[in-house]
Amino acid sequence: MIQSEKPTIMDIARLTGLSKGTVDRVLHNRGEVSKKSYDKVMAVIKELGYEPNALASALARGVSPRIAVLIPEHEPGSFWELALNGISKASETVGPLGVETQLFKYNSRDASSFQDACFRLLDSAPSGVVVAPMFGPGTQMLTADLRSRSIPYVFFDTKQDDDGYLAYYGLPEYRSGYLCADQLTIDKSASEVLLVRIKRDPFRQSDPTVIRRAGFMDYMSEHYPDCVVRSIFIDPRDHERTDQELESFFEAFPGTTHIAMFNSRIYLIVPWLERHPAQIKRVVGFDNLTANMNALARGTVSALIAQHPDEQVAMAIQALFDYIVLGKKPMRRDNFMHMDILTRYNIEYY
Amino acid sequence: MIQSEKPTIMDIARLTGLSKGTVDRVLHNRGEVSKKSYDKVMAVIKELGYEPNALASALARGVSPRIAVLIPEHEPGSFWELALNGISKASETVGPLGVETQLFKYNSRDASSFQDACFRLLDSAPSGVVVAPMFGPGTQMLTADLRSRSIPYVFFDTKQDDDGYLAYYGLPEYRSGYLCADQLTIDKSASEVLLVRIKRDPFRQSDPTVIRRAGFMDYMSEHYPDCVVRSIFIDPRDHERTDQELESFFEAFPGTTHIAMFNSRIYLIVPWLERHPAQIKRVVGFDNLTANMNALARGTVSALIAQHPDEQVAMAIQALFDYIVLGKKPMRRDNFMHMDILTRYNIEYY
DNA sequence: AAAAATTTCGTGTACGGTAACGGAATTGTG
DNA sequence: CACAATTCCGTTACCGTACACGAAATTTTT
Repeated sequence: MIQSEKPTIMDIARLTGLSKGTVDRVLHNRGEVSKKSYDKVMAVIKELGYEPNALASALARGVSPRIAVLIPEHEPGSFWELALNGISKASETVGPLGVETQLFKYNSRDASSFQDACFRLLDSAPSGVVVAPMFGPGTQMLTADLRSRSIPYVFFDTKQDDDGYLAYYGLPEYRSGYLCADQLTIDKSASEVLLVRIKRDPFRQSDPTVIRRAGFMDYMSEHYPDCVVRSIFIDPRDHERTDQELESFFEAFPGTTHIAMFNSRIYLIVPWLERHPAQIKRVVGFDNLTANMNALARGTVSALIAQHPDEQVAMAIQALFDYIVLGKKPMRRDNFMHMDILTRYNIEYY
Repeated sequence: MIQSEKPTIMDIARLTGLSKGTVDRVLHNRGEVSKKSYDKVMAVIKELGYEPNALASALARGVSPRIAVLIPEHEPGSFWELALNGISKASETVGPLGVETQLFKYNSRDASSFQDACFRLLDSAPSGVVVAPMFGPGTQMLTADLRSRSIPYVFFDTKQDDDGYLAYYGLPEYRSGYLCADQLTIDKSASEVLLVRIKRDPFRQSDPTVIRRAGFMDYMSEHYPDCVVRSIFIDPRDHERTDQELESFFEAFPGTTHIAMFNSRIYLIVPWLERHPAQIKRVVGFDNLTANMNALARGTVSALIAQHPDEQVAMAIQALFDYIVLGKKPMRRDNFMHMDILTRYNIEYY
């Protein structure tokens, strides 16, 4: 815990009879060193347990490495804004260590805007990239390019299967669906459940809710095989339509008592719910958006499964920092992060 | 987000026509500067929005500040071990920035050992102190001394009321008791509830569970005024006695269906519970100790309220770092941190 | 074996700030 | 007015590392 008299680069130089310049070349293996000297330096480094002084290093480096973050434009109060908080927090941490962060935004409903952002990002030649892969093919192009230039990249939120990413930080999607079902606290097997789903956005090409739904359905068939689960589909931008859908659904199935939603938009059905109290027992959704939290506080929503996009993205940035600056690979490649259950009684301090 | 061309001390020197030595004296108001020069420098500093480079500063200062942490000795797997993790994590963060952390341990059942640790701590003349005040009077002596030497200190876990602490990081105790009651998910007002409490340790002089219990009782009387709540007291080191207590309690009150405990020791009653299944519906405790988590995974414990002592202590260290190195006071003095609900379905990734 | 090419290495300076030291400017005293 | 005492300020040497540049050592070529 206590760092006593740390050895410096000069100590190593003295002990090896070489100069600090040479030691520095070894440390950054940037060549121009004979094998003999190299080995000697490495030996002494290991013996002394030398660790470079990050302060001095960052100071001397001067021109700071830059971590680029690719993130959709978003309305205030959306899921991505939570991530944005994490980015600011992380860059406050790594900023004083001489690392910049730069945002590249794109329109999440426009594949060409994503392309465009990718090009801008690549042109800027960052030292590392954080990306939530929304557009499969587009992301693949991006990552292929990054690999060819050996720029490290980290996924968060959604993972994409390629073998080049440095790390992934996200939710265990299947478990989260399972947990969601558990939080409905269904009491008898005759219950009827409604899943509110988003009309598939034809542009979004990777969708974590699919796996969440799988976890949910498995829980149901394991615990309440006789439960009826039905779905409706809504358009996030057409509130009137949404209300109509709900209205006619509940006319058709008035026995429905539980509602779940696997994305962050549970707030979309809140207005309708608050005009029609009574029969609904439990409503469970995802993510601690402000709108969701408010509904939770009022009791309209019973529980939220909160992933922490801010933590996820912060971890992603941290991982890149460790890799770029300190040369350390993350311990695990796939990092499934914890999720929390929020109720009206524990949201106050979020 | 991007740090563009920050002004340096040399820029100020040039613009004022003075030397960086003088500017430095102004920055640390260490005198030997004429009023005229002082004002000129201050004006330019404000105009440029100059902020000293923390890196270079720490590097040049050389002697690293040291943060002392006062913490009880503990068995592996206890509450305090969680805190210890946070300390290592935090010191990994601030370590490369030239700040040391040093632990001072004491025996939590021995007030004089606490005293002793305090003296050792004071002798070491740290730059800042983190402490969880277990012994009221002892802590007051400590903090009085710290104040007189103007060494900043931060509380975590428990707060003590004096007006000198830099910050506090801990749980909203009252709310946590309230939440605990909610998590019992009592279904009918005729339920009978058992609180398992620790025989008051005569040495420990500040006890967060008192307030938790208050929150719990308030929830109960608000929601289920007819519920019967009874208590038993156990000795954490006498397992046989504990089992006997439980045994005779349940003989006397076989209708009891819910159990809660307000400290981290719910694992103490797990062995008995697992030998007597059946009537107990829900068991709720605090803190994610390994033993508790295991019981949670097996379903013996229904839910745990997890505070995050690691995060709390990490924040505490961070706050001291910000204050000592960067000269920034924490935004809030009292920081009530979030608590999470853990169930068997979301503990996997903790 | 001398010259050229290449590899290997040491030196010097910069990064932004700290603080000791001593010289110049100002003020005070006889 | 000369001299001492203060006050003020510039110079300089660091802190530990990065990197450019050129010199030295080694290898290759002729």
